[in-house]
Amino acid sequence: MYSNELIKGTLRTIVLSLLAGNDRMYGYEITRHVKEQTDDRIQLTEGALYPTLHKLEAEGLLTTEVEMIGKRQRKYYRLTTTGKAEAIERVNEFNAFAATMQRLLGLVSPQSPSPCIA
Amino acid sequence: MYSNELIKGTLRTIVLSLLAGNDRMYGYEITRHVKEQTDDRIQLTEGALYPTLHKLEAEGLLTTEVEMIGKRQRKYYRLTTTGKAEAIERVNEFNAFAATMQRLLGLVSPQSPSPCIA
DNA sequence: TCGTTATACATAAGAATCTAATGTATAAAT
DNA sequence: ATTTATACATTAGATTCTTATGTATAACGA
Repeated sequence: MYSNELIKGTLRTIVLSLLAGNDRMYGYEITRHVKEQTDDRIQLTEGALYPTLHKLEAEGLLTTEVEMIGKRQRKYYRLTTTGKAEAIERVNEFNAFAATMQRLLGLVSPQSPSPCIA
Repeated sequence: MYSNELIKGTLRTIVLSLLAGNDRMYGYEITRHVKEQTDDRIQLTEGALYPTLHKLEAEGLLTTEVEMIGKRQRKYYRLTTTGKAEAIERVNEFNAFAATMQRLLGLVSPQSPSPCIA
């Protein structure tokens, strides 16, 4: 598990990115997905996730569809057109940021052009 | 300039890393250094930097040496033994975190072992 | 069947951290 | 003479996260 400090500020990027790759997802699913994909190294808490989802919806980046699974409700989130553009921007920004940080921290030589795009 | 949100939580890592590579530095110097090395993409504000330096000192990771340059004081910071170990930890943690994020965001294939070490 | 774990939403108090503004002061440059 | 650069510092307010709590259904194992 990474220090919470480091993960701070990446939540929106993570959510937007996952929704860019999955058409629609619900909150609990997002937490499971991140936990699995990162081998438990990043674990989103509900207290952080739900307010973020609500905010992204309020900003017009997400829309919701509530469905009933038996007697339990499930709230799906989907990217709007604006949201899709924002997702691309955010992911690219993180990639550039990581490269800048790696240069600053001396993890890559200044010559390496774009070390993190496989 | 990257979104402030993204930079949040990396300040300690940046400070510790710079001091690991520079023996001693003063606050203003750190802001200039980061600005230059990142081509203005990361700009530390004094309101964030100084409290962080004070906190790192209080935690025993840094020691200070005040010197007078003419009539103006300059406060140098230096890593303690504990600070040096912490610096290494933090830098490694950021590197691992960036790799995890890049996998999660779909920026690298899961096969790529350590894509960011040149 | 009874307790625990998993699923699934949500909020809210308090902590931590950052922004933006302000304050003080010397030195250099135009 | 005025602006910009150097150099420290603090503070009010905003943002974001943690931790805890709350509600409820479903599944699973003992």
